Amino acid sequence: MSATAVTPAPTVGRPRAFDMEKALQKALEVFWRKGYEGASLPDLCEAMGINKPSLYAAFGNKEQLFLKAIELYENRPCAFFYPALEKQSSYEVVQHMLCGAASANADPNNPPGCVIVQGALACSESAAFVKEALIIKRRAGEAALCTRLQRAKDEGDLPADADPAALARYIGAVLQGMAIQATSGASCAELKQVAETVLSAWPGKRPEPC
Amino acid sequence: MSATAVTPAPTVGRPRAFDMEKALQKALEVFWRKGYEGASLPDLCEAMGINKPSLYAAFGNKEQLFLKAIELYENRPCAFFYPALEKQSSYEVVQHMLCGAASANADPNNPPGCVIVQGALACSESAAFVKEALIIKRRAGEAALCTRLQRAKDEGDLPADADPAALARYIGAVLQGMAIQATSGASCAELKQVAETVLSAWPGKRPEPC
DNA sequence: ACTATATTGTACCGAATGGTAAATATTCCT
DNA sequence: AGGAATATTTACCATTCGGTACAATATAGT
Repeated sequence: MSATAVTPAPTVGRPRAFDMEKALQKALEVFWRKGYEGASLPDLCEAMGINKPSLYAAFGNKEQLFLKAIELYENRPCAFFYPALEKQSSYEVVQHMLCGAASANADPNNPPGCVIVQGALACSESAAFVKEALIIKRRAGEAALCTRLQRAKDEGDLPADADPAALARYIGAVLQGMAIQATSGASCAELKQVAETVLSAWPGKRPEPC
Repeated sequence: MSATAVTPAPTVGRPRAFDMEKALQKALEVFWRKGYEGASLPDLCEAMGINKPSLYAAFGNKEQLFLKAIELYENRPCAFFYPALEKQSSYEVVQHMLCGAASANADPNNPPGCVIVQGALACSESAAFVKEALIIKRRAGEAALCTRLQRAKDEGDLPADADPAALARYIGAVLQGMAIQATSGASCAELKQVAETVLSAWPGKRPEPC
């Protein structure tokens, strides 16, 4: 479950000269900026500070390295998403997702946008598996939000005529659109304006200012 | 201005054996599906039904071919966008943009999504120029919408506290998000639900049902 | 010190990439 | 009929791609 122990650390043999987690973080940065296919092995190796054989010994191949990097992405820069589902009201759920996305997508310490959106959107056949993996991750997030909004509807937090699936798809589209906006140069403040526009029209109850 | 006469048809010499417009359309299809970098020259040549030297003689190089293909895209599959600006009310403007995008992004006769979004989102340095060109096109559309919404505000069609720039960015994000949804497999009907969700909360006046 | 095990650096592999030289073929104009 | 001009085909170019063989090196356990 933890993303740290990617390979069980061996007790014998020459010890690894680099930190796998830090190297993975550097690889994520390259994939994030250039996409799966745009990131070459020399690109990755240079950023990770290792050679190709070390990369392959530690992570398998480019595809597996990418999937590990995505796992790290979900646990770190994108860590706002799933916890947001546990907020009390649907308004707060959506608020945390949109504001979290605004911060994460336009964080100046990271590449702009979202690697799950832009990592393998349109690519050659050789990247089909990776592309599909990202589609599944996007759909999974949307499905989880849909489930949460259905609960909100059951609880009376959303109106009786609300369509949880349509709302989840709508929020998913806005989140993905914010990622595109970020790669086009939008600032965090500009993305938060988008978030605020969505929230101002949200059909769910506002949290009580106690 | 016209996208047809890409090269002035010469009066002497061996005549071209293929239809440049049709070939460009095929090239667009490949770029649309695979992105700028994911589309290889053999991919393009096979789809266009010509050889590499013919491609280079007619279109310059891969980059120029891509830019020509984008131009064709804006005049055909994406032809709904700028005309939508001329609708009478901001509501109708946005309605036509969103519904047009739903139809175009999920048209079963074309690849899913929008080539201006997914053509070169994250890529290597060698595609930096193309990536930037698409960013500029996205921004241009948003700026045009912003101008139109400012006019709507001036005309009282949008409330006095409306922020045209923020609304344009919001609609831009939704449009781009719909493109991502389409590449993830969303149907036209599903995208229209997203459009309807946006329209149901639009701050502008509804057109009068006369 | 010696062996077993694992990582490192170098140097290499075949395949695919974008792009082109040169010869051949087809047309118009005189 | 004969150039002049353009398009097509084949074959090639250097570079880069993802991936690996192999020998040298560094550790743990005995």
